[in-house]
Amino acid sequence: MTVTNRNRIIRREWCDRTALAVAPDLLGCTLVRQKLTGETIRGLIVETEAYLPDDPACHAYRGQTASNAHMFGPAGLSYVYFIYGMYHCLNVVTEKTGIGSAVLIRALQLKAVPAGLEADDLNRIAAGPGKLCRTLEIDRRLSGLPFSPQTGLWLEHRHPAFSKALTSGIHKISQTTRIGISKATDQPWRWYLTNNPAVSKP
DNA sequence: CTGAGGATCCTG
DNA sequence: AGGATCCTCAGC
Repeated sequence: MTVTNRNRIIRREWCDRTALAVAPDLLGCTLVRQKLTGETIRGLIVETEAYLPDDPACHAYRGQTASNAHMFGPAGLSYVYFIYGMYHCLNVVTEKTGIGSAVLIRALQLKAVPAGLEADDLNRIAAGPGKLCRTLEIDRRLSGLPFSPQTGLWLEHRHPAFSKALTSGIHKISQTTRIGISKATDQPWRWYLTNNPAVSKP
């Protein structure tokens, strides 16, 4: 790995903030998955949602259990859960140990189709939290681990060119209510890159 | 012990 | 609008 890449890696302290701040800040950052084969898949984060401690839609809302325990871990851990008997979803744990909050990564934009996969539309193979975990081979074995090259799953900061495009208005961020929940449906805690074709739903 | 519900996705 | 598919937890 090059020096420039090492310096891009997001550290645990960066995640030690409210999920309401981390979620929009993760847009334009890169999620990287390195499999045991050495194959590396990188995806631009284009859609996120925040889940807070006092939030009825948050898995941590009713307190800590065996299945949601990783959400109460320190900032910068992964929290992966299994849903609808079929899909996994990936979160970035935020805030200090004991506080159950996280950011759900909802969609990635890939630059290439990973080896062994087929895709009619590159922009749709990671357009949704379940799809991105399937594409990157993320399951519960990766839950509770720090985002780090050592675990084969890490985050990298925005490239300067992306940040510049945001400040100059070439890229924009949209904010809406969250998807797929039945409680706290009026909270506008979903963010995505406006007009990005890899977002799960406009 | 039971069953409803779930931070999804695909098909019709 | 409905089904796949299964884990978790609240309620009895």
